[in-house]
Amino acid sequence: MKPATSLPRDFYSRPTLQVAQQLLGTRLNRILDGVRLAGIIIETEAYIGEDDLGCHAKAGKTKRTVIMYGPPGHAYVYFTYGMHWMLNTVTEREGFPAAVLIRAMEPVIGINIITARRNGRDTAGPAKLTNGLGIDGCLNGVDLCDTETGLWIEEGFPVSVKDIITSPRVGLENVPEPWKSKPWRFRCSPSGFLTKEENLRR
DNA sequence: AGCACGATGCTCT
DNA sequence: GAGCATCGTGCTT
Repeated sequence: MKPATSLPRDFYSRPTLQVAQQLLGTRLNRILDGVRLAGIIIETEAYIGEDDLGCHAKAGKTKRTVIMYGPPGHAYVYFTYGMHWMLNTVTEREGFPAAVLIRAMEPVIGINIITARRNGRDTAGPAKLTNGLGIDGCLNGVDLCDTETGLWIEEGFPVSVKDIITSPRVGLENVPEPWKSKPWRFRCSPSGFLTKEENLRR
């Protein structure tokens, strides 16, 4: 097996909307109990700066948001609804709080383990994905550019711009306009990455 | 197939 | 004390 190569920090130190779209088709990797699990990222959302009232950073630098103010390429993992963990990648320059929420993936390595962790259910959903890969607060702040952390992202399948579906972010019911309707959610077809054979098998 | 609701605890006001 | 970048269940159509 060829050595794991994580996406470089330069990948993340760009405008968040660009990073959010380019993360589609990449492979999210996780070493859990010594076993490698991975999935292709198929949905993301951008959260950009203190002015974005849908972004946690609207409250400024707090204990929770401090990671978003740090260098790009790190994981911002937070807890919500009393039971769910969310995985984000920090973007842009250090000092500017922004991140991309990873919202859905298609399992490709360790599928049986991931599926078992999900009790047979899917991994299309931000909390479903972290549950399937065993991602929690212990990983908040880890460097995604370092494969030694057991959590990293590498190149996957190319996704052309025309295959990206753009829509408003979800779950922001009480966020004021224009932020509530910003088209900062990006999706691509889950089956587009798989071979014909793999598609037939499902 | 779609919608309403309860779970459950941390973060910020 | 209110609200939350959600999920699974159970009930209705």
